[in-house]
Amino acid sequence: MSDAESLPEVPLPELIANRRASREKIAQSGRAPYPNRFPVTHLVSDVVRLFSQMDGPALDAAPEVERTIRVPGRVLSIRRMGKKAVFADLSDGRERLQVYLRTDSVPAADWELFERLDIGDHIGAEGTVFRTRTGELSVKVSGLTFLSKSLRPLPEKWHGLTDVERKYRQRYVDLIASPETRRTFEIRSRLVSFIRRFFDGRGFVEVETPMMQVIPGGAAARPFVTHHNALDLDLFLRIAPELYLKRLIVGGFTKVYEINRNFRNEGISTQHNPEFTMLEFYTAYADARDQMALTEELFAAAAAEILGSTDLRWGDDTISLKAPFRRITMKDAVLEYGADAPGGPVTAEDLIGLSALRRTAERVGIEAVERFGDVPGKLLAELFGALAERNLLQPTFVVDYPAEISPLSKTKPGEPATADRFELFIGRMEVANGFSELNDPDEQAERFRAQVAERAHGDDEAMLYDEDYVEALSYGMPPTAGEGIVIDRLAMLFTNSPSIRDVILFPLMRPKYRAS
RNA sequence: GGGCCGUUAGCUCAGUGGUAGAGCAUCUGCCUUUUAAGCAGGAGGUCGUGGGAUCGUUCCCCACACGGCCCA
Repeated sequence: MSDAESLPEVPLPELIANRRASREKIAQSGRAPYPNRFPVTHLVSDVVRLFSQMDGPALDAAPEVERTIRVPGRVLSIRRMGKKAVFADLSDGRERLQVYLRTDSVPAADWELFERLDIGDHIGAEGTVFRTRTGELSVKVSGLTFLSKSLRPLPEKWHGLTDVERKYRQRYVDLIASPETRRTFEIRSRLVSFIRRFFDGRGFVEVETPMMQVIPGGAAARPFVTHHNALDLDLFLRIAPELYLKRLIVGGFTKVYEINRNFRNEGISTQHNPEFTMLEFYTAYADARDQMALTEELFAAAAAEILGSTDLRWGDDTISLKAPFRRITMKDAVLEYGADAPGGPVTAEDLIGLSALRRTAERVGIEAVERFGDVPGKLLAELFGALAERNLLQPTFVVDYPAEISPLSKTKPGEPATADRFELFIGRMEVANGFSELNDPDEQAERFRAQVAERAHGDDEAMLYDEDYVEALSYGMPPTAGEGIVIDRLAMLFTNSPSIRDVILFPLMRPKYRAS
């Protein structure tokens, strides 16, 4: 927004002018309006935690030194009781703490300062912890330090910020006004931190692989393009780290994981943000079943530690993360949930062969069936998406994916059409995808060639041939299983958030005013 | 990309084809343990933007912008 004409008029001039005037008066009184330092003994949450169990008499009886504190915070409300006493609520974003000033308990200069405070200002209070006659934990202030001015008014105290667009665009305002938002992101943070501890404790090594790739691989998705000037080289933001992580298995690591951003140039929805956070982990000498077991263990342990229960509230439903999770083949899922499909139940015969699959897809209402070409596996997966996916509320491993749509997965022994692959669905969302990794370089080359052919037939999500990856495999990769888990969707489940944007601090939005 | 819905005071929201409303915030008074503090008074609006129809539009019609939900 470099062009002033593209900027909106500065709004709310009067409210801002009042606050600028207040800041001016504070400065004139000899205080720094933006001081450098306020030695802190407790944050608001610390005070609440330390003293919540003590009633008024217990507090009064406690040694003065133990209940004398210096606590900073943002002023969220002010209640003036005449000219001689005032209450205010301080916030640290998580908790609130009431402070109480009397004209005879603070120096005159501090009293004058308090008279000029606006809601949203930061202050530091020194005083003693006590309880009011209504029992509210409070600080009787003996000294006051001004810490920073809020020149703009905060959202209304009771309803907070409800404008969804503004919550996303100005997350800082949302966080000031909504402790629930703060809690959501603290849970997300604890989840990521738990995952790291979980894998670290099991001998996994956390690694970082390229975010900018010459050949975007590891998933079926359209990439973002960027350009390296010095090399005059187009690069792609990664759609997955998969092929690099497996190169590390070739290189001798036996357990690796990476938690980082993927970028997919696709639409935006309640389940999709163009950049999202993926956990991928690879275990040598393991297969898909081992990864499923590890996933069950991870999810149940994370929920137990972070939420105190393996039961999650999910809208009007409850999801149980207690192991074992249900397992069902993709075909059986289509049959089970296609029982009341339009035009009658889907039968096993309806899923055998290209023409039967096409007829079935058409009759259940899938449009433009020809876009799946002559690939039966794509049709089966589409039927699964149309009929089954929305029903998978409780954790369910869907297994036996078509090999045709799993070009990086090993097939099951004796079943060349079936990948030894699973996806995990929870809350009607795809949360994880894993498989026994294809480690035969010749077969991988063959699969890549099939992908390239599909791309030539118009599938712009088909994978590209990655020569170096095939060469890596040709050095010999041990039997390995890998899996990706979408951290954002897991965070949605853990925080009962209906939209992925509720668990991404700054989700992508169309700019309101474009730079010109 | 399609369908439906939304955009009114700083915030949360009502509302009407005939000069725009509330609560909170703000401003001025009163009040020394209140807590969605209370009481009294005041100020604050390009009703998203641009066209059109109308004697007249915030309201009806069209387009656009941004957002939400659903579908693709």
